[in-house]
Amino acid sequence: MKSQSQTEAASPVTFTRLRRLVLEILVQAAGPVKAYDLLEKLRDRSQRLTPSTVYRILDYLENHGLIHRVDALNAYLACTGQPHSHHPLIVVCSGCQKTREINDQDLYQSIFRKLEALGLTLTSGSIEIKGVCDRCAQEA
Amino acid sequence: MKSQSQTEAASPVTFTRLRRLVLEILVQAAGPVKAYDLLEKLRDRSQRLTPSTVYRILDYLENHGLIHRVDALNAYLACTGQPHSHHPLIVVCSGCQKTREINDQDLYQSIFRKLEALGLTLTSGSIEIKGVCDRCAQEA
DNA sequence: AATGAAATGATATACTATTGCATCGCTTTG
DNA sequence: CAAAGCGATGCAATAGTATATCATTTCATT
Repeated sequence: MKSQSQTEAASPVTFTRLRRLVLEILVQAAGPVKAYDLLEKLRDRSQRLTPSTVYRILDYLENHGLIHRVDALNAYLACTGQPHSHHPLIVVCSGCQKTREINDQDLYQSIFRKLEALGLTLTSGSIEIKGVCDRCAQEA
Repeated sequence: MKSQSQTEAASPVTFTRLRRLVLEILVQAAGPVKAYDLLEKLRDRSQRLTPSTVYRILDYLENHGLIHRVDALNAYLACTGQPHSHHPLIVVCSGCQKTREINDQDLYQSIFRKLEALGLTLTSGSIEIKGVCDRCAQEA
């Protein structure tokens, strides 16, 4: 597996007041947060914020391996692992939308190898699993 | 955006002119198509179409296991496997956006079991893998 | 033909994200 | 210090994605 860094020579992270703030909010949320919710929260502390600023910051943090975008929810999630050192599985319940980041390199490897066997070599990236959890399945 | 559960006792598929048309377009495209692109194509043949109709049809087809939504692209993809009989892996290249549906029940099972071992039991659902393919990796 | 349910039409609106350009603030360098 | 350069942010507009609501049509069944 030739995976490791997705942004060559991982540029150093430059924090600013806003970036730090965004990351803090995401870490404290301990779950996915939507961009416009973030925007509202930020406005409590920092007026004059617009969507583009928020999205720029989210992109930056994602590119530097500090957060993930959860496509299934259009939301953003602080990483639990080390920056750039992981290939996470993000598991999302379609019912309650609870989300969990799984850092299991064995599992990642086994997926990676199977895909290689099928003629697909993915370098870097994340894996998102959408499903219905036990609890939500029972309620249905 | 609330994708429905696939747990409802698979109701029989009722085709209409439009549903058939949408499915045909997706099958012929042999790749992910965006809702509004679909809308345009449909308007060639069927005036008076609005987004809501298109989305309703897409939801219907997805709930009946005939298509998948590709979250990473906000796009829709005709299934290659049997309706409801598969748990696909959808592999998307972030570079060229080429998409491939992998139907490998062994692989699905191994992921499923690993997740169970971690205390997560997912019932139904799909798995989406985002990455960069060989070709795009080289160009970078 | 009457009826009831499902599908579609139509309009409006909500939600998500990007573009382009101006400005601010910091570092580098003359 | 001043000027230049550059990354970050402000700001306005707009693009792109999706849903809500209510009206109307379609169609199988009677």
